[in-house]
Amino acid sequence: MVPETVRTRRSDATRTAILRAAQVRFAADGYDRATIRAIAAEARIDPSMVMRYFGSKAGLFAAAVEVDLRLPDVSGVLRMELGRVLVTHFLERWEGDPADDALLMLLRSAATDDAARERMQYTFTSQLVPVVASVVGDSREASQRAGLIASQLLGLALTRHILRLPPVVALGRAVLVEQIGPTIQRYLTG
Amino acid sequence: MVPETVRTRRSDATRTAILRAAQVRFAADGYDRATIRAIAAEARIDPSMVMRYFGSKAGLFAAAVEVDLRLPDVSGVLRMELGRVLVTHFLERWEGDPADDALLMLLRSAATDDAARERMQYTFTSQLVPVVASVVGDSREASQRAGLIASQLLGLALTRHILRLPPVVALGRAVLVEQIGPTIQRYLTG
DNA sequence: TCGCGCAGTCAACGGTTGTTGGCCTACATT
DNA sequence: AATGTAGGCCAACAACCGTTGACTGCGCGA
Repeated sequence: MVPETVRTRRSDATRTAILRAAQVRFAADGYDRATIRAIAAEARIDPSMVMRYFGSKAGLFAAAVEVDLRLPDVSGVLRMELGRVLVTHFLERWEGDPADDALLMLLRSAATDDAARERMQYTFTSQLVPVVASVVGDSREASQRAGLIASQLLGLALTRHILRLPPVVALGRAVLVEQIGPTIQRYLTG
Repeated sequence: MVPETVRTRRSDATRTAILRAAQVRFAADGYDRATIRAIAAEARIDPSMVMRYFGSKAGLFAAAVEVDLRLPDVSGVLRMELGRVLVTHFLERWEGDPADDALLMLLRSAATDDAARERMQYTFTSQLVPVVASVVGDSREASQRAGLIASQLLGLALTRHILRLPPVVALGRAVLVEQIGPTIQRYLTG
């Protein structure tokens, strides 16, 4: 018989079902309020299955969080367009498939959970900083600029999708790109 | 005898002790993880006293959250200095007495708790929007500009004090004022 | 001096959580 | 057909949560 590593094991379906359910619940409720029972119910399996596959709630969270910002390749982008491109990119990410935006799930959880907070730091360092570094030369300067950029972009995610401040929610994407784009641009090349 | 409303009742000391302890625990742990038992322990009283004085955990939270941004009177401030003044003000608030920064306590809780989120909306509408409105004329425009300002200022609080992204933490106050001040300035008068 | 009310203590309740182990079923191999 | 094993379910555990109510002691007014 074909080795197991190649065959699609019967349990793989359940595994991905749990993972998908976990992403949905963690994103909607944050780490604390998303219970294993609720995740299992959403995946239509028994709570004990979660433990069998992922060991613990923390293990499940670690497996479910796979934040890939999918930052675009900026090498071909006009230097003066970078700010707008970045803002547009994040707005599209956040307003796409709700089960997809792992960043919001991480953000909600990181407010209280320490493991999520460290994961957030790692995502920032390993994904956003390099992109900024590819634009500015100096590495130390790049992380500083990336920090400022994160403060504005995460602040936008916070006020628009988590706190849902009415005026921020009401603003159209085009307006946001027009207003916040220049801010990012200045933090990047200023 | 002097009426009760004037006399300092013996229970007032306990009441304020609970309130202070609640602010500390809620700020450090957020609504969910801050347990009544932990708050009572910090105030060195029995958990049931919390219920006696504030009815429920939600009641305690509502009483403990008294967010006064203490926004400065901007009528005498030079128009072109407004951005820097606001950033300076918030940085000083957040880095003062840890038991004092109710905004961070609210921010941590609002990520998951719905009552805290609505309180955050109210704070924004009743305190930040009027200040912005006193600078720009139009009311609708004021709330939009206030939304943009909140996205940057709350994003700063988030990345610096909650997520604690290393580069953002490392930046000095003067640098932050110099970099973020102009952003606020443009959102305010742009 | 005698009650009466207030501040505070103590133990317990019911509910929910993460987690565990035993049991059953269905399928693949011999 | 017999059998071993992986996948799945059920019931229960211990811990912790918010919350309740009965009890104790103390100080003030009559």
